[in-house]
Amino acid sequence: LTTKEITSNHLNIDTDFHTKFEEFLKKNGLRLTKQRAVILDAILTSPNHIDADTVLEKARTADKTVGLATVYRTLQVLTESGILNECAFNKERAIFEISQDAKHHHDHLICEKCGTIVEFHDEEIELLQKRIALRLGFELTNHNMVLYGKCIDKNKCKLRFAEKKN
Amino acid sequence: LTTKEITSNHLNIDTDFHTKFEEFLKKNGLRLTKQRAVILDAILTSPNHIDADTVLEKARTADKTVGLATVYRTLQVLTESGILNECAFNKERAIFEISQDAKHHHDHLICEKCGTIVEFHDEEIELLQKRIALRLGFELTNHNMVLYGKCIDKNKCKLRFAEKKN
DNA sequence: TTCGCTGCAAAGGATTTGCATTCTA
DNA sequence: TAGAATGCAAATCCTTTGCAGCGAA
Repeated sequence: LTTKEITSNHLNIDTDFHTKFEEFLKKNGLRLTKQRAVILDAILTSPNHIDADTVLEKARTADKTVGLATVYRTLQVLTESGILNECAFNKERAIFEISQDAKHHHDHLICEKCGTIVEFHDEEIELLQKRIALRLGFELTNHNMVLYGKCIDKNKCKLRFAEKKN
Repeated sequence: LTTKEITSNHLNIDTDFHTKFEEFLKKNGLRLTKQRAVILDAILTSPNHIDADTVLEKARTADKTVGLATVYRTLQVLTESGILNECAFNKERAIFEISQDAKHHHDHLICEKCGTIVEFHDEEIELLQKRIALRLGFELTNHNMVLYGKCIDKNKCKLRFAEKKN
């Protein structure tokens, strides 16, 4: 068994992200503003798959004046700094997640009924992807894989669905 | 070796698609209009990964009056009929391809340098995906996988890049 | 003769941008 | 104090929709 479910647990590493962000800003001649700090906080204390509107809403609980444009601009800076990562599973709006470094790369599994997103890593499939690319004459640099399915445990699925509603 | 590169070869099966489309329309009380026929033709005689604007441009060489709204509406009907398939690798605009039936399901490999899109099918990875989902408590219904890489044969890559330009 | 379809233009929704003002360093 | 960042509103871009006229069955 090589599949490993990954659950994000940011709370104990918040400081690291703030430090990493500040270093990135300094290195690039950018400034640490109250809004940027508030937005990063909003993201770090939210579920790991989040869109601009949700970030705005949460950020505004700490600073009522934050604007949507600033959220979008900050999401961009955070992505450039390697702290965030834009997920490829929603065409309608951009979804971001805390970026794991290369060693913690993961893929996504989404339940079509309840919307639960599970992150996982599977070494066997990573190797297979590399091998397939080689066979076709390509050197693999990256990939994006999303599995869609249905929770087998119907009760758990219903519960998760109910949770989303509140 | 289970990986199989899939190259689309529509030309000899155009009639089948037209027939399939007509049957779908009839079955659903929809009408076969000149525009719908022209749009399907435009798609069948184009490279297999195409967006609405490209379809419009091509369709207009056969009928100057076709409108963009009709192209979008027809792309939707063609997708519902199972003839087209919306690809998930472009967030900016919708990309469509001729849909293979379940037996011909495939994934994509895209060269980051020249933009070449290779379609392939690999039974081993399909099985692995199913198994991973099960392990995590899900019944797999669908998936989307895109590999990104670089052509190992630099000359071929350059050539392909040049082709795109004209 | 029905309604489904069409083209056009207007509307939508997410994201970006211009600009005068504010604020970090 | 310089110039980066902000909020707001306007602008973009792709896609969808409303509507009056058109045309397939």
